[in-house]
Amino acid sequence: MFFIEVARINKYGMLFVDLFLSTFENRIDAKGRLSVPAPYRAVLDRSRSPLYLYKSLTLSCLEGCGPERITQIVNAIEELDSLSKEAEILQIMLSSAQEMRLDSEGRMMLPAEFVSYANLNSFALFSGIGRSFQIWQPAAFRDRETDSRVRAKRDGMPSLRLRPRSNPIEGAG
Amino acid sequence: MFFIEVARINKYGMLFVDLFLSTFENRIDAKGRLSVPAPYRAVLDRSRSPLYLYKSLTLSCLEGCGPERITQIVNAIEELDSLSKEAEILQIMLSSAQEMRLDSEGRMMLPAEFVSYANLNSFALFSGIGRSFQIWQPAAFRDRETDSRVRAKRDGMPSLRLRPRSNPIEGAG
DNA sequence: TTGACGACCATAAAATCCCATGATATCCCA
DNA sequence: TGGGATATCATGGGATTTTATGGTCGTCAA
Repeated sequence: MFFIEVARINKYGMLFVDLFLSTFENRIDAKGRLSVPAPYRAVLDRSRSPLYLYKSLTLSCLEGCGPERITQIVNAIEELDSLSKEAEILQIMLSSAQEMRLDSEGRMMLPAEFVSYANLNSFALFSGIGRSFQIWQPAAFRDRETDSRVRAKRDGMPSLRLRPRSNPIEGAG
Repeated sequence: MFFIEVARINKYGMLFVDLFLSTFENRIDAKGRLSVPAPYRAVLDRSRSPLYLYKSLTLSCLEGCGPERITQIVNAIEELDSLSKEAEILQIMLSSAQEMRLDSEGRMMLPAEFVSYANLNSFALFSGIGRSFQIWQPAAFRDRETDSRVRAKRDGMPSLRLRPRSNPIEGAG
């Protein structure tokens, strides 16, 4: 049993949590640049981490994370049979992943491949889901949100377990 | 069990992960020259390592890596019975490996043997998979990617196991 | 002499840097 | 507590650098 640190004490002695939360909708400009929301940049800056983006394996969106998740995938591949289909899927994830370089204003260049994969046009919606975040076409995100809320009302809440069981994969689609 | 360092701190105090990621499609020119993607060159340059290419044992592609992986294979052979089938297979790998020299623009000359093995014609696709990368005929890679994504949607994600040592800051140099 | 190869030089497109601006949020002090 | 000063943020655009790619020329060997 082990834990990952997600909280720290800031200069005012206040505890804060280094997680990606909330949603932000930003414009993709004519040059293909997109501002990373300042709160997300702050999370990455505090751990002096670069930002990685990759195409979600199962959803029409992009996933953003720090280096921990990337090294986690690399390590997982090395522990698997290198010819297995599982390893192949993880390799496909890595081959879409890239370290994003931010300009001095905190913007990244979205490659055409990412734009088309997530069906982005002039706006992108950031959705924080804890240790990672997703980037959606705004309309697609809202449809999904509506759908999820309807489902929750109809079927009830999923049970929340406070400790992960054996398989702590969260949002790594 | 052993580990290879993949993270370091750059001159700006930023954590840096020296991995081959993303995909790049470059043209093979009339003289058989092929640009190695700048980010891959950067990974090799930071460790002042030459680039090695060899024919994949099981796939119709080439594999690229730095010297550590070659050394790993050599060590693995020495730990095996030198007459075993496993040792023979690894020796076959080594005998196709070759240190690539890059010109001042970062291009390498692809030997005809490599071109024909990977069915390359006028374009080559680099696919980063962490500590190494592959070079594919673009269409072959895309088929494989589509197949993997379909499989991931149908069968679900492989489970990612977290390692106690997953924080890449420790021991970074 | 021809063909392969390395060392250079040239260039267009793309990525990145740098400065500017308006809007909003935050701070600070009366 | 109100309101002006200041800082932050998302966004825009021009200038500069990097990158992939094409070509030339000379050398060496078959």
